[in-house]
Amino acid sequence: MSPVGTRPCSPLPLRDMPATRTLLIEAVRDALDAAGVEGTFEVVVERSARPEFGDWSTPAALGLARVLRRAPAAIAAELAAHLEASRVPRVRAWTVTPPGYVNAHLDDRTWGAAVLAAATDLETTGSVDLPKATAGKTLVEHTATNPNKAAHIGHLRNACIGDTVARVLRRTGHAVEVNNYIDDTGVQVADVVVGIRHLGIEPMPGEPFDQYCSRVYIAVSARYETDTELLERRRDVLREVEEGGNETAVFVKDLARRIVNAHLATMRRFDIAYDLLTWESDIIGLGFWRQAFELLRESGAIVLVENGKLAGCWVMPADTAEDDSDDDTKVLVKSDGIATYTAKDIAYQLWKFGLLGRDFNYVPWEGDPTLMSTSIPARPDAPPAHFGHAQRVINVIDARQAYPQRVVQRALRRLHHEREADNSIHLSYEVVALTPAAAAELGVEIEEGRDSVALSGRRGIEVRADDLLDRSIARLSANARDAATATAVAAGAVRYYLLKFSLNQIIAFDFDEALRVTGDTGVYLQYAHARAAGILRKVSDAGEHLAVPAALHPAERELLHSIEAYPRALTETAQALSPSLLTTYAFALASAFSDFYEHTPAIVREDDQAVRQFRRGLVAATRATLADALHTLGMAAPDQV
RNA sequence: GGCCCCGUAGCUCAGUGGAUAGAGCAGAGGUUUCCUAAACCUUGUGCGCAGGUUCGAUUCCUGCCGGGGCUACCA
Repeated sequence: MSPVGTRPCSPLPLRDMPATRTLLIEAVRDALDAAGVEGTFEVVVERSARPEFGDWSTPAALGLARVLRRAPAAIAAELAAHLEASRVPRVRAWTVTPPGYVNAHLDDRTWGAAVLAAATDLETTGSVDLPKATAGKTLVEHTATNPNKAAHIGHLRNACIGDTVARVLRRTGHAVEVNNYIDDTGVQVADVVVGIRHLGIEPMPGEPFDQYCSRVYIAVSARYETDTELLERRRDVLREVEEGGNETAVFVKDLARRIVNAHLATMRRFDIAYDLLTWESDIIGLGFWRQAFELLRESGAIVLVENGKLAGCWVMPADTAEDDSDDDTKVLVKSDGIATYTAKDIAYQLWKFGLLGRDFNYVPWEGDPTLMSTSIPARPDAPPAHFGHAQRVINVIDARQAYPQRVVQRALRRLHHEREADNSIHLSYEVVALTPAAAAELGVEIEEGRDSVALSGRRGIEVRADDLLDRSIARLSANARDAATATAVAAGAVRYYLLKFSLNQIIAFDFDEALRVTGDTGVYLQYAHARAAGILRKVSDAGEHLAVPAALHPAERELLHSIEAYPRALTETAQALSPSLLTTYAFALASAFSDFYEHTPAIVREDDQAVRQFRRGLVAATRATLADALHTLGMAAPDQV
């Protein structure tokens, strides 16, 4: 470390402190204007490919060469000269490298000070410099696990994605409402009812209710193969549930209620929560579907099929002139008069946008003051509700349901709700599958020629969410300072594992990978945070102005770059609705911090007060930024592990 | 058949219209009188194939090959 200037840097108000990249884009655009470049031209400014080129580079001259009919290097030189003359803040020098890149070299004192000031602002006020969020509420539906079995890691992937998307949107200034849809009138719940009533399977002593139902579900599914009489019983159950007001309906509702509580408990372990539970039976019971049906029928969006294999069904035909097949005809009301899942989903989607002209009644959920539930009976003492009426709806549902989701969107269009159809987002993600190793560990046969096996609650091919977390806790307990820390870190580790994959990538689940505690894992991020917090405990804040030394260690510069990139990472994650962008960012930040930690001298031993203060400030900025990223990912940011 | 997704290093995966495509794991070797070694360092001949668009393609387009999913009066 070289000695440090003590020139104080005056803190800038946040709104006058754009990201360096934004500043450079504007500067380059000005330079292009000055050079007489006409027309709209997207200015690209990105981190330089190699440190010796500079900090930021633009290939603008490359694209302009053809338009201007001049050599790229000559254009670049002209741009660089103009930029040099215009004295762009935070930039020390501009250079040109072949074949025509213009590179900005930052002035560490002004640039570094700006980055630290922004991060300090994040720490003290929690504010981040972000573009203004779109107006109106975003409704996120996620989890929606069928209430007939214990949640497995496929359901958990859904919940982690949905919860993180909701967090990211809130963090970027959006109003968000989270719904968890309970499909309590569907086939899967009926399966368990049939099993309990007709198979005589009893709970084992101490067996959790959701696991008991899983067992019944597997058993009854297997029995259907040989016992068609049971399928009749299932039809009976479904009919009685649809009609309501009978013993079966009460039985089902109670079963679903108990499973939902098990799911909520599981998800709570991962810090996943909801604003509202929406019950499919309430959509039926309160006439939502009847209302939606009338709207669809009157508009001609659905028709009654007179003959053929779909005779007696109400269907939504394919888009006109799309093709001549009936592949795209979706049955909404079966010939027995029962609405399909998709039909109820259409009614629900209309409600989400406030287009149905009806509302649920609401009650607090089983004594949880933070969670509400839809209800058929109104409660006079219920607090005023403000659910639905969203501007944008995000349904977190796996990729296999793309088709019914398209039907829901199409229904909105057929009802001339074009804007709402455009704002209906199926946030599709791929499923979780088991690697051969994981399958072997579970004693599951893997099909010849396959390199993975799909999860299936029905066949008992699954890793329960609770079990995975328990195993992760067990793995971490040996090195954690206490049980609470192990639990918090384990939940974060599992979340990170399920979030770090791109949404359209099938997760090839592997126990070793999911439970690993080194490398690109949630544990690594949390450990980095604890390290930063540890340094801050040992190096007190002298309360002096932060001044950036004239010469920084490369690891310090990289760390500053990583810290500065946070608002953009958040914004892009929110824009793309893709949590893996944020995990990738967080890992890069933690890596940059580890590099700094390992390759610069210990701060506790630093005698130069100014250097000491700066480096402490750098650690404080890192900690605040990493903590914010971790919390946005739904992970704990422990000060000690 | 139609529609959607995937194919990048031994394995699991990032990545992007720009300069020499990255990380983790696995394997080998190394680092601890120093703020937590759950860390760090060294070690890598890889974008399925073929065309096209472009100053520039792993990225965009088309075709093909391989894998998966959807195309139910299930969800």
